[in-house]
Amino acid sequence: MTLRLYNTLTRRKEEFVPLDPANVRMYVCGPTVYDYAHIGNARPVIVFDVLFRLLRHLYGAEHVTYVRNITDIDDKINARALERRGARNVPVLDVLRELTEETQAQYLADVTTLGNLPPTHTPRATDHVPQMIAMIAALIEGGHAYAANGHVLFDVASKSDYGKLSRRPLDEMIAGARVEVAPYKKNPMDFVLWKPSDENTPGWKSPWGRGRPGWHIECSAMAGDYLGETFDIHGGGIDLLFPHHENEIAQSECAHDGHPLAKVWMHNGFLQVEGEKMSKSLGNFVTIHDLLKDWPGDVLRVNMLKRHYRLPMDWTVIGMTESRNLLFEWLGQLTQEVADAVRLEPGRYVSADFVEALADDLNTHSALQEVHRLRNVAAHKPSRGAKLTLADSLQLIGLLPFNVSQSIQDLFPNPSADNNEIARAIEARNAARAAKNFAEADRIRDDLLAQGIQLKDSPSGTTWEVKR
RNA sequence: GGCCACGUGGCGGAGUGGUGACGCAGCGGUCUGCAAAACCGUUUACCCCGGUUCAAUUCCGGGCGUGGCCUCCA
Repeated sequence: MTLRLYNTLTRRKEEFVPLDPANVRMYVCGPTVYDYAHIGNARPVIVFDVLFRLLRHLYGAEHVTYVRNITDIDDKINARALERRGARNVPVLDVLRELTEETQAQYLADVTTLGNLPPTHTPRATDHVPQMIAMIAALIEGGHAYAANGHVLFDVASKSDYGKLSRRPLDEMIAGARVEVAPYKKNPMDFVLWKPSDENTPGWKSPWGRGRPGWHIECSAMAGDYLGETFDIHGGGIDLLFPHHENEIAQSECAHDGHPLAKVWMHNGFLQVEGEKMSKSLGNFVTIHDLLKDWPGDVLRVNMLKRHYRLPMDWTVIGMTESRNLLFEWLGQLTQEVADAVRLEPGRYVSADFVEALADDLNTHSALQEVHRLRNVAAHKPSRGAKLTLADSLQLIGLLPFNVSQSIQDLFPNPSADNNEIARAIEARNAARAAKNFAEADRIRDDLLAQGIQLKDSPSGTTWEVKR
């Protein structure tokens, strides 16, 4: 089994060879915590969680380190905190703390409901300011950064291969820039490493005065802290390609004697909602939190994995409905006994074709097709082995429920009638059928259907399920 | 304006220089008092215009469309 991953750095699918098979290391850019996470935020979380699980499967669970940070220093946070305080007479920094803690807790709850494993480390920017300051100092020392006007800026001209990830020629970017360039910059593309803070803005003591880090440095500092100078995989949304990831590379490599930051750079595609760009002004801004009121988390997960991670994806209600029906088909073949058996020995029964599909640049679409094939095998030639294979494959992508029947029930709205009531109605209907009183029998059936109960007759008796 | 990605049937989506993957939905059939479920079968496609070729959805060029990035949006 060889794992192949598309590397944005080379624009090619490459065979993945870990730097150290005993410790495969991955960093993914996490959220900036100022508001509920939306479904666009959910995509990289789910995609890289599947990669995390695959790496654990291939190299052993204890041989993979996954870091996903929390960015809790940011000007959007500052702005939101001021807004949130309003006219209240409380320190804005207290409000800000409250905001980031709340948002972070909500985020972690949301992504857990989506079936994602906790990363090995979830570092917060506020806990790593000394590391950032040290890195900035090293950059100045090495001639890659300069202090100007209370700010510290990265000197883009000091790195000859700046732009190698996004493959943007510097001069063209400058020509097309839409934003006014701060006068103290040596070069228009120079970016902020450190900037001064006033009393209403979080700030830390530094050699350059009380201030706060710029946007990109927190990822460089935390990645270096937990994963070392060079690690295996760096992931995030395609929108972060430039400038965020480009600048991470510039900072880290210059601070680390030119050692590369990550071997493989992976980027997930953008997400649209019902064919339109998701935006607050269009009113189609879908948060994970809201979505989970209407759909179980694993339906959203299936929906996300149906699409290859690099392609743009359109999120639609119809797509969600399809995903729910698929999941219903798959889970319907499982028993609790099988699910429990698989959980005891993860990876033992998984389908080789399924793993093969995932190993081909995380082709989850193709992997789910294999799941569907396994479902058909389990349905047509039921055997414990077939069920085990299906269950273990689902487990590998985080779709194996702890409580099978509960998860199946949760896929559809709960019926208003209780089980005894339904059993009595079925009895009455069958009595009517026996008496050839079909009008009465059909009335009872329609009545139940109106409550969301769909009857199914078979030679061995009448069963029911929640209407799909 | 610059750079980049994507464009396949009702929907989701593989894939290939020449026999129309597959899934969902639909349709037909078996079964059923009638339905549902189950099972069997099945219709519809490759954005447009050129070029290369015996042959292009597949290669090349040019359009068009959608989306992304271009200093803090995953």
